[in-house]
Amino acid sequence: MLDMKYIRENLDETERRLRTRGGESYLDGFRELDEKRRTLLKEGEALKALRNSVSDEIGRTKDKSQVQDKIIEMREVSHKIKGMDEELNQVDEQLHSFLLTVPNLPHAATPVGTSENDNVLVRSWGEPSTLPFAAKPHWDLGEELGILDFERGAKIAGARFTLYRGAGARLERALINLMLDLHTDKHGYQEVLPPFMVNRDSMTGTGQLPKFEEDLFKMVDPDFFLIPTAEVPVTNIHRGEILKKSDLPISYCAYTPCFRREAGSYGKDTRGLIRQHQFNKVELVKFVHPTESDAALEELTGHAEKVLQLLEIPYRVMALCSGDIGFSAAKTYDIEVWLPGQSCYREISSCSTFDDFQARRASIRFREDEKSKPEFVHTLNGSGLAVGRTLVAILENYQQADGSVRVPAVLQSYMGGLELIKR
RNA sequence: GGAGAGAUGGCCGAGUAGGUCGAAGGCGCUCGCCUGCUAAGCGAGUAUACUGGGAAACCGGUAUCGAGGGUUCGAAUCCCUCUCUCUCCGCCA
Repeated sequence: MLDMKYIRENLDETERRLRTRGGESYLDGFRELDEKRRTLLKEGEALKALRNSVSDEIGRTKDKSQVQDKIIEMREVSHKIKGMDEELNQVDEQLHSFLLTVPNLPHAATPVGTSENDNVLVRSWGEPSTLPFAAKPHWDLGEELGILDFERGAKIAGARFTLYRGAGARLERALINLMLDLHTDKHGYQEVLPPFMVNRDSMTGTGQLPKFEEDLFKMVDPDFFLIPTAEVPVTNIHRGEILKKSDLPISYCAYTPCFRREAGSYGKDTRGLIRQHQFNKVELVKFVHPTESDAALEELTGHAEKVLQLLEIPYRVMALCSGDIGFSAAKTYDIEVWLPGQSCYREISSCSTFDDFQARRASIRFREDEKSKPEFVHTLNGSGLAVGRTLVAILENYQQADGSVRVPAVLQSYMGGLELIKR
C-alpha cells in the first residue's frame, strides 16, 4: 500500500511513476475521496468534541434536572454523529479498498519498459551447454527413468500435478536439504516452517489480496487460503509488530509447498514440471532497515545464485522492467536457468524488494531509537530456489546420451552416494 | 464435537451497582541527580493511528481497554454477535 499522505502531496508524480507499469490510470478519484473523507472527519470530530465536553459537564452535575435540556440537545447531537460516522465509514472503506488495489511504485533503478522484452540482462554465469547429442526435455527423461509419473499425478489429482518416484522423490528432498543447509549455515538465515494455509489478513498483508484471489486455492470453511509462496506466511510473521532496530536485519528461510491456480495460463507449459498447481520452494525473506534494502536485494539475489553455482548449472540474472514487475514489487531480479532440453532460459527464482509497500499493508515497523516514532521496515524476498524447476534444470543439464542423469557432486551425499540416475 | 475460564498500555496487573479512566500500581526502558565502580536510592519521562495548526520544536481535536454492533447525554465497565487463547472431556495423525 502506498502512503496516503504521500499520494495527496505528490499526486501527479505518483501517477506518472505508476504509469510506467503500463496501466492507464491508477489514481482516478483519489483526490475526491480523500477530500470527502477529511471533511467528514473534521465535522464529525468537532461534534464529538462538543458531546464529550457536555457529557463531562452532565456527569459533574449532581442535580440532573438542571441539565435536562442539555441531555436532550446531546441526544440530537449523538444522532447526527451516528449518521456522519456511517457516511465516513463508507468513504473510509472505499478509500481503503481503493488503496489496496494500487500497485507499488517502481524503484528508481527499475528499468522502464512495457514487457518482458524490455528486461535487462545484468549478468550471466556458466556456459549454456550444447550437448553433443539431441538433448531431451525433462518430461521425457523423467518418464523414461521412472522418476516422474505425470499420468498418475493427473489421475490422483488432475492436470498440473505430478507423482515423484524413487530417485526423483529423493532428488527433490535432497535439493530442499541442500538449499536449507546452505542458507542457514552459510548465509545466516533462520529456518522456519510456517503454516501452509493462511487467513485473509495475511494474504492482504503481502498483496495477494484483494486483487488476485482467482490465482489462489481457497478453503470454503473456514476462510483459509493455501499459500502460493512462503513469502506470505513468513512475511506475516511480524505483521502488526514494532521491531527493535537492533533486531534488523531479520533473515528467514523456509521450505514450503506452494499452491497456485494458474488461472489464465491454460495451454502454457502444459508438459512437465514447469507450471504445477503444487510445487516445492525454498524461500528467502528479509526485514531490513529502509536504508539497507537496496544492498539487501543484491545480497539476497546472490544467495539464490549460489545454489546454482554449487550445482554448476548455467544461469543469467535479469532486471525486470517496470511493465513486468509484480504488483507489490519495487524492483525485481529474475534468475533464469539454462534448460538445454528446451534450448531456453527459464525463471527459477524471483528476488524482489518491496520497499515499505508490504510493511505498510501489514504494519511491520521499527524504531530508529527508543523515543522516535515507529517507521516501516523494508521487506524483501526471493526464491532460493524453486525446487521443482531446479530438478528440471538438473535433469536437462546433467543428462547423458543414454538417457541417464548424473547427480551433481554437491548432491551426492544427500542422495546416499548415488552418482547416476539410470533406468 | 461437548463443558468451562479468559482477552486491558513493551510486559505483569488493578479497575465490572456506567461519568473526574488513555486508564492505578509494579516491572522494564530513557534522561537527569547521587554514589570510588557495581548495586541500591531520588526526580522526571515513557502507547498508537488519523486529523487541524506550525518551517520546526510543539500545541489542539478524535479514536483505540480482542473485533464488530447495540443501549445511554456519557461504556474498559451493561446487552448481542464473532475471533482468538487456556483448562477439562470425547475423537484422532
